[in-house]
Amino acid sequence: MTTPLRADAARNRDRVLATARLAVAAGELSLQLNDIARRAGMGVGTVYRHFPTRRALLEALADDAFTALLDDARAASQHQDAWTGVEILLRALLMRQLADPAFAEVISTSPDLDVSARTATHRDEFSELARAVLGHARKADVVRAGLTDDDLHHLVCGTVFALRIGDEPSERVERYLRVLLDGIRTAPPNQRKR
Amino acid sequence: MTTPLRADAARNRDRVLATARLAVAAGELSLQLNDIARRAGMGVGTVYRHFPTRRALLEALADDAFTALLDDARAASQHQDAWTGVEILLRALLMRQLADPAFAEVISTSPDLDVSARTATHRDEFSELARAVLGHARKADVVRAGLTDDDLHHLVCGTVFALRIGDEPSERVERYLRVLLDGIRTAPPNQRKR
DNA sequence: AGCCGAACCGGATTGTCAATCCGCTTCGGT
DNA sequence: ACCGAAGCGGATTGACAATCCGGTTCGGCT
Repeated sequence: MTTPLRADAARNRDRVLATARLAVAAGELSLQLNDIARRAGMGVGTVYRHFPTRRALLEALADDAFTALLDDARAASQHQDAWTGVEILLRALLMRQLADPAFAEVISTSPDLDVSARTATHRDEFSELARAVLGHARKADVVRAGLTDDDLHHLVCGTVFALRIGDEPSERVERYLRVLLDGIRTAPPNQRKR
Repeated sequence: MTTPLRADAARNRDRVLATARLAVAAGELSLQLNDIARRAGMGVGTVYRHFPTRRALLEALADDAFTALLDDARAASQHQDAWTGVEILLRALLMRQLADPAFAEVISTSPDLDVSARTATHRDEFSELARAVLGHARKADVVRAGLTDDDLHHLVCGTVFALRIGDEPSERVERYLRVLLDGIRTAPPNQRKR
């Protein structure tokens, strides 16, 4: 399906991605495509062909983080202790978003905005893994009844949002994560850790 | 300080607010001021004089909700049971945001964006009430140590965000609120309600 | 009643940015 | 070395925010 892309085209695509990554790292999540083009030293048209949309570029930027998350999720789903699995999963989902704002934007908006099939696939895969983790947790009765895998997803994204409001998430991260995890767990057996 | 505004000016200001309220109610939180002007049947200039910024208009729209929230917060701070106070406060903060998207946007962004002194004052007042509620809760040892009043604020805004992601918050509201409240509470005495 | 200046109005205009379109250039297979 | 497909670039269109200023209206005052 995907004809292998000409040499110069591939080079340009990479340049755009690199430039965009720089911009995001510098805190400019607005990602004005015209700007990116200028900084990457090429015409707007070129940028727009590779990434027809701000969203498309965002998804491309987020791809690595998404892949990494899937690894985390697989690990979580295979952990023998069900609750630990949940912890790993939610913590990973949170941390990956904090580490990569582009990824955060991609994963915390409704799926029907997806542009690339790749992102959609990733999303599905993650969903499936999350359901597995939650399944174990339910069997072990460590997660409060009535919560769906989507609920967990949403709640983590909410926590990310909460962390974004003030400044300097750093020290707040563990605190908020603890609140979320405790809130999700069923009437607990031992509730003093750290 | 505020010269009482000429009759026609007041009329126009109200027209803008009414139009904007309609727009928000119809789900257009983008609030394009040019658009509002057209729909309100006046020039853009007029709108811009009354509300120099999208943000200013938003704050004006949010004013009522904010006042109502302050009432709730006062009630919460005077409740004899400390934990109930917390519940009332957080629930109110959540519900008011769900009921009024403009208010949600105003209260869930960092204070240094405030345009009107009025909003800033409201914000301070709320902060103070929240501190009072949290103070009682701490004395009664019903809220997990290490959480500040700002933390609570952020976490509620995060929950609102979480509710916004999917569609139809309705049935999810209580579920998410429960998660938050349980997560905030100290190692609980009786944890089965509803 | 009618005057007058301050307050207010309107919309043409400027500036920013997303997104498209199409004539020209470059690539790479033959 | 040739040539058609693939890619490029930037002028252009369009949407919207925000400003500016000549004309209009208000309402206190005589």
